[in-house]
Amino acid sequence: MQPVVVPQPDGSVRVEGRRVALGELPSVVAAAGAAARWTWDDTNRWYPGLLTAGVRVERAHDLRLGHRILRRSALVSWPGPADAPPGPWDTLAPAPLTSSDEPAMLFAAPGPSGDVPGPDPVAELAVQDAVVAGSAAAGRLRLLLAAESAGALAAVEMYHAGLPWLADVHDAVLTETLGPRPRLGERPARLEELAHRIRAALGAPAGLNPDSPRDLLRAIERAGVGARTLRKWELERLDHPVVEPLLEYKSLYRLLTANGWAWLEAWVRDGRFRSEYVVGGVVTGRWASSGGGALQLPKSVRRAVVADPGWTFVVADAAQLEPRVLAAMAGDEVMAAAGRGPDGRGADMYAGIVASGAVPTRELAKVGMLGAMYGGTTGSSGQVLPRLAKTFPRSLAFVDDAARAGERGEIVTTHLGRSSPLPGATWHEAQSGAYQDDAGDDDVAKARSYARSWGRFTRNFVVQGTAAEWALCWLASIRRRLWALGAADLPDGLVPAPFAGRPHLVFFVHDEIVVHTPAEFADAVAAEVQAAAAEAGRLLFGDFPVRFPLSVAVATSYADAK
DNA sequence: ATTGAGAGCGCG
DNA sequence: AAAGCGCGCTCTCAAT
Repeated sequence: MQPVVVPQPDGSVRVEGRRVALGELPSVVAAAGAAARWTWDDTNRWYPGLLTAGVRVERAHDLRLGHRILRRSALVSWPGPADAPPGPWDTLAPAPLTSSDEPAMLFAAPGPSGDVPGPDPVAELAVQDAVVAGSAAAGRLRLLLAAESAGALAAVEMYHAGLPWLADVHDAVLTETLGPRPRLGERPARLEELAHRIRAALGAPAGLNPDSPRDLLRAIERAGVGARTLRKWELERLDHPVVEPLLEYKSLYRLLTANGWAWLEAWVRDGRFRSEYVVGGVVTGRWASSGGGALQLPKSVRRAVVADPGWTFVVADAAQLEPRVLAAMAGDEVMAAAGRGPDGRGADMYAGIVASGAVPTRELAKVGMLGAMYGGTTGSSGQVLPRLAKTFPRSLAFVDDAARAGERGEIVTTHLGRSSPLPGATWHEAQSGAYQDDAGDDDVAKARSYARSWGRFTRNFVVQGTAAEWALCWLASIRRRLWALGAADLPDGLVPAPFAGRPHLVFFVHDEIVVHTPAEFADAVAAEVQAAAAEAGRLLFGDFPVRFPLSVAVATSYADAK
């Protein structure tokens, strides 16, 4: 059963030929049961209201997300002229998630206004189904679209539940590191102290403001420190008394400005941090986030992420996800074997690479593989690449092929069918510039530099994008398995329906998840998260013998989970 | 006053 | 040990 939600001009919706008032939608959805695949223009538009009404959706087809994937995928042919102007499904922006308990606001996302008809979801679904069915890779694309839509459900659910956050613990972290909260416009004590030490070390006047990059750099030049920029890694290499207080100043200043008291007030309410996940917001298919910098939560403030009383966290991350994904998509049995390790469990792939004899140390295995996937050429990374290429020729050839395609300005595609964009006008101008009659050495060098840069992008795209697909399948499997575990009998708490008493996802960062769970379910949750990782591997790569081991921890604070 | 570019740093 | 991929955010500083 695949009901489609069709918005009507009067603000109601039409579902399977029946007019449904918005207020009735939750009960209609609930009555349809878990077998229904709810199809709509935008999960962000419909799902928050359903969750607020306590209704969970098991499966969905998000037409906006599906369209974005299919329109660009090299594995399909979209009907109509290739240069057709962008239609409504190409320009649809995700509806913003706004938390509101007002029933009138349940489905407040902006629909088509007045008598302007919105894009027709029924027709769009038919086009997407036909396009997928006509592809030689229909199975992979179906999996990708299902996973993307399941991700959209999970993203809204995580926003709905929120990440448990104790403001007083966060405040304690800030006070310990920065000093007590200062009055508006003043520097915290610890920063003020460091500012003094910086000025003293530079012989600079009391007026020198370390927050002004221009003034600071000028003072550093005058004092003969030897730094040409203020970057951390450049300063680290220098031997000068200003380095230590300056690096500490920068680190504390960063904490203050990015995750200080102002952040706490802006983003944490009623014991929860809510950030909007932007599904497919990164060109590779990774998620982005909007508001509060959820995907950049510094380790130092994770102490404030504390489970509710009677609850705990299960924190899991996939170990060396990207190199394992590369081995699988390249069909590299040798690297897959290194990933299984000598003991067959292979919790540390880099140790397995060392054991394979390719490189002498774990550190070299790591920087070497990162270099292979990012396109690094210099330093120790560049030095070990030939040895890795000798031991794992298939994997290295796979990323090299992707890089060369990018250098030629071609599209590359992930394992499930998400394709890269084409380079833009500037890129093409640079390339043609190298072929002009009057092209100079610098024109040629510029074209080459642009080409290489795009090659590094496409090289990484296939790996990062396929890793994101694995993570989506993992996430989809986890949310389904968690729901099946049922509910604990707990007193009413902060966890809202439909997740009251139930384990649920609260955080996701690329290859890591956090589940908030009644403490008694922790072991069961850990087992399901493991099973989900194995399932994701099978979904993407079938019987290919690649393992995706996790590190899993149970802890009441996120900071204790490492 | 507002906007945009660039620098820098947090995360994966 | 070093600067190769992808982001969001906040700051300064100059232009509008």
